[in-house]
Amino acid sequence: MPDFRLRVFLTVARHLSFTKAAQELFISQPAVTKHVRELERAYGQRLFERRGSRIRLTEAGQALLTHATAVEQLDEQLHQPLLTLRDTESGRLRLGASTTLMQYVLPRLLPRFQARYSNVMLSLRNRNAEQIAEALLDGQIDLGFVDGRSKSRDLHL
Amino acid sequence: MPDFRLRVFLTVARHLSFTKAAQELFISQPAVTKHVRELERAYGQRLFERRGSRIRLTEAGQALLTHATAVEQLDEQLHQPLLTLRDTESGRLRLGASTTLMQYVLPRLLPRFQARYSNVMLSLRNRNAEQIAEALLDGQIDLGFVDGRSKSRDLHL
DNA sequence: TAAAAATACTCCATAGGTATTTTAT
DNA sequence: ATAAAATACCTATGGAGTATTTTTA
Repeated sequence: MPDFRLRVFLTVARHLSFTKAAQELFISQPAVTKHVRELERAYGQRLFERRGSRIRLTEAGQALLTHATAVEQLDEQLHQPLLTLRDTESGRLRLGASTTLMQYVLPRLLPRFQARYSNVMLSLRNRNAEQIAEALLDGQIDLGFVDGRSKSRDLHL
Repeated sequence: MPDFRLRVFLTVARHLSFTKAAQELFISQPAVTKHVRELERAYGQRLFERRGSRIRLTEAGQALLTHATAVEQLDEQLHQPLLTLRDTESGRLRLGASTTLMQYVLPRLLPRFQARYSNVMLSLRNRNAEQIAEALLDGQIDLGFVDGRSKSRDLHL
């Protein structure tokens, strides 16, 4: 069951109108009808009493309204933290660098990086180029800086 | 978003295995993969770390797990009363009757009705025929008893 | 007669399946 | 070498649209 179907139901229940709901949701009126019908089929009972132009919630419809509202709120509470998690620039970044780069290049880069991404936790290890390559392949570090091209056959440009 | 997708996620999270989840849900393993991938696409982040045969929940995955469980429970709480409503002969039935019928007919019917449908809550109002017709049209009562034919043009046989 | 919901149809997106390849232990 | 996940490809269902008909106030 698409959770969008519950949103359709909620919208209809609020407006007590299939047409208004369709407009608010930017879908066609027949699409709304079908969503509601599918819900009614699934639950084996009518959700709205159609009395010509006026429609009313049935008892089952009111029960669904109550709970659908709760689900909707919970869904928002669900999406919020996940989107936040995605959009915040935080986490951990493990670096490796050969001595030369460690001494002459990184000191100029890292402070600026930290200033920009203050929620990223940095760790840095200093090894020779070969060890950096291995650590990278092992997943012990996330990013490695070496001078010259790596001799490891498992690392490519 | 189909709510089944959350169930797929939950099942995978519990078994930490796409294959086991597929078996439990009676769908194919590629179908599981696609559901999870679609969730990951929607949230813009990985939910599982695939490390060959072993998989682990990512931070986002754990967040989703918490809330998906809550949604699942709420969903059950939602379906339960609706299905009960469908399958039990219970509810409320609001009657209206003119005085004659109220006095001479209903007393013979209602006890038998109550005996048969003991979970239906009955209410009865006694008005003249015209007021009964109005209350019916207003939705204030569910069923009206009058003698003679109603004069209201909005009520037909 | 006017306004709203239901129906009929068409089209396309996607959920699901099977077969196969890739990956990591 | 084995077991699990990913990929490729195909099919069929159903979600959405437009056009039209039915209904009732």
